[in-house]
Amino acid sequence: MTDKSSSKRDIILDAAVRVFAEKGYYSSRTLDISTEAGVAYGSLYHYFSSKDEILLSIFRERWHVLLDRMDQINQTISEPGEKILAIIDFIFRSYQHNSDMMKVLIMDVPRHSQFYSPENWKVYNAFLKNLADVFREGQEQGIYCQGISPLIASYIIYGAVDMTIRQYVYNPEFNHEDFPIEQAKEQIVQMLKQGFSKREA
Amino acid sequence: MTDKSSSKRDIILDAAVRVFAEKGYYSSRTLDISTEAGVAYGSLYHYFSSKDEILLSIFRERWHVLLDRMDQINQTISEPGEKILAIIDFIFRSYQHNSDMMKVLIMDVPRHSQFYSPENWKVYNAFLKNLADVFREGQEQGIYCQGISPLIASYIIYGAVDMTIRQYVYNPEFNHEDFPIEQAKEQIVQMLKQGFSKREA
Amino acid sequence: MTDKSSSKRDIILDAAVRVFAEKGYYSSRTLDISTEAGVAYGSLYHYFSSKDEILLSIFRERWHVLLDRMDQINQTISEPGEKILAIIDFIFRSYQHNSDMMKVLIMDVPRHSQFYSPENWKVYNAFLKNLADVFREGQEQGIYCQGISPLIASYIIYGAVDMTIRQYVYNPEFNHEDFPIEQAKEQIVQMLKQGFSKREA
Amino acid sequence: MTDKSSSKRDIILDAAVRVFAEKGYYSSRTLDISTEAGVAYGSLYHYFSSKDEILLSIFRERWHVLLDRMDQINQTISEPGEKILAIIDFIFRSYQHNSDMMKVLIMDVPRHSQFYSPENWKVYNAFLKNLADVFREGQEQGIYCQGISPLIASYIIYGAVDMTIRQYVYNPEFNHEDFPIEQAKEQIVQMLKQGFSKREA
DNA sequence: AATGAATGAGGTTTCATTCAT
DNA sequence: GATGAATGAAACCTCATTCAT
Repeated sequence: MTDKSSSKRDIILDAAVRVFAEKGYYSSRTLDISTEAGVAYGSLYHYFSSKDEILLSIFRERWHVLLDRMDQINQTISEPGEKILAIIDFIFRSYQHNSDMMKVLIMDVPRHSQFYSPENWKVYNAFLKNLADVFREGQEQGIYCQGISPLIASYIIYGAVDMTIRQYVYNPEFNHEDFPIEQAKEQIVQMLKQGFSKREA
Repeated sequence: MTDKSSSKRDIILDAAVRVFAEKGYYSSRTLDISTEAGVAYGSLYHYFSSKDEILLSIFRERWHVLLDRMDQINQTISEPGEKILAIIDFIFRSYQHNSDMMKVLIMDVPRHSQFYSPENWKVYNAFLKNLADVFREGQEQGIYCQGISPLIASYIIYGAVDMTIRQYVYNPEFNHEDFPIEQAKEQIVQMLKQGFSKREA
Repeated sequence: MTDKSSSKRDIILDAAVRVFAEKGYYSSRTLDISTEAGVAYGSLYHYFSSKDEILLSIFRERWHVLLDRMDQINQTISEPGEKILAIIDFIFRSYQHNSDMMKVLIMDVPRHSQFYSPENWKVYNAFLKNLADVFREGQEQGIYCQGISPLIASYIIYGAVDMTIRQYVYNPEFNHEDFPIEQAKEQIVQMLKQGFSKREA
Repeated sequence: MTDKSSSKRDIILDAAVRVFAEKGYYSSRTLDISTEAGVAYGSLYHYFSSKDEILLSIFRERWHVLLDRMDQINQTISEPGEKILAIIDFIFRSYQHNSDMMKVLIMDVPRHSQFYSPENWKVYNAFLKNLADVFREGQEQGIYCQGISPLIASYIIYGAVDMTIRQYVYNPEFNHEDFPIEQAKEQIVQMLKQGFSKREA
């Protein structure tokens, strides 16, 4: 019974992700979500108290998946450069496999007023904090240059990756065949490696 | 279009920017805009055909200001490295002086379904194209390495800058006194310079 | 209908009385009733066909308790004045011991549209009819004055008592310590006695 | 303009009184009210913030009419017995001419949870207070007996009148032709007069 | 041009009731 | 009998837009 009902909750959440990704949170109707999920109108309100709550649940529950996999990377890989590579790889793969989810997490969640609670920001920032920690590790090991704050480094890394993927996802002028996303990833990794490396005296 | 009416139109547009920046497009009421502008309820419809039209007008008319100033930079400065520096400087200053406008252009405009017309994307992308062109110039002059596509380079530059500023604007955990934005800018510029520079054999 | 099930039915009915008394019929949820009764959500529909049916059952089954005890008074006491005294006493005690029930019977039942069937009114009025009959008895015995219709007399008696108790139950300005309800009852009884007594020629 | 718009507000309020009187507050739809008033659905929300607010406005604005006319009686008539007679007369006439309003004020307003604020009770009780004051006056002039508290006297008077009228208004068994309401009023007045009069030593 | 009262389609949410387990 | 997840009709309310003044 628990198994079944918990899966229904997930069905609704997954449907909401697809609907929000397509039309945006505010243009999505609760009816659209229930139809997409294949459940009755009122069932949404068995599992969530409101439409707002659905969006915030997506953030809270799905974002943790990202964090958990970052922990895994941290424990499996030791070399900082390799870690950053793995993280970038992971972000790219997340977008490729869950582009709807990423659209929602990037475009809808941060635009929602109820999102701005200290707890949410803490969770939201944990990702960047993690990235900064890996960079600091690299600095301590003498791999990365000292002149850059780990916080700013994390912004550069994530900003570069995020912007690139956003263009792939949203920009209709982008030709995916002429310029495969794998190639973009390689170029970004190379550039970051050189940009962060310790400068010669 | 007399002087008086065009200024009233701008008053409304500026008010809309402030309101959209604070609450987001969908949570903003037309009443909020007219109140903020200090004009009557129905006056909005003398100057704009709909609420959508207000948002699109903001994009069309204000985005061009950005493009115009980029043209200016292009004509005044010749050295590609200096140009990129000036552009980054300009983006940072734009955020600092017009953070409301930037919030709207970044968060609200791209989330609006009517925005996605080919013409709009063309205008939207002109900014990045310009950045890419400057990078290509640098490559041709042998300043920047060949291994990176100008397009990707523009994403890296803009992504890094955008992400950083977004944290400054939205992140409540950010301490502006401990970490002044000017310092962030310096570090980004240094990193990009090194990351893009021609590699030694 | 086993003993167990009939007791569960009563548990639900008693819970409904408490819930209706507190929030009123329309503001009460069936969930509130099942929670208050400590039974499962759907169990209500094993015993009652609808929420309406619960309210009408309260009326039908609990109102008869009042009527039965009035019959008892009629059979035990013979003097009309004593009877009226006993009835007033009984109404006051009913409120004091079952104020929730009385609230429901006075405020919710008569406001419910389905209540207005001839049968229900007949039952509802039986109480007043009884009171009128006792008064008529007193008139026939020469105790009460002829100028008042027994029907009107019953309204005066019940109206005075009902109004007083309602103030005690609902009026927050009422100070129960300065003015004990027993004293109110005494004064009403005295007044009614004198008001109804046969006038001297 | 003011005249017109203020009358529209009253049109809505009067329509709401009729609708609430017929179906009760909770069974009345806001659509019923706008239809009855002959205005557009949304116009209700120009003048009132919610359905609740409509009910409370009826109470606040219409109840004062009652209080004002009681003041008038107080100023025009000096003899306490005459005053009580006039008040009873006035209550009876209020019911006869505004029975819808009285239904709402008696049945719907006090059953509404938001009604129970101290300010509302104060206004609600002012009517009874006035009645009690007249009775006290009569006691001081030696017309009424000392043994009854003015408060209780007001409950008896109002309770008797209210109960009687309620039967006339709601009770379908009541035959208005056999028993005209004027006659009921006469009997009540006579009974109260004798019941309250000073007792002979 | 300017106003703001008026409109009503369409949104989110509630909640009595059903029914498979 | 007992359960509570599931249902969906219908409620209240919002708010972009219109239009008479």
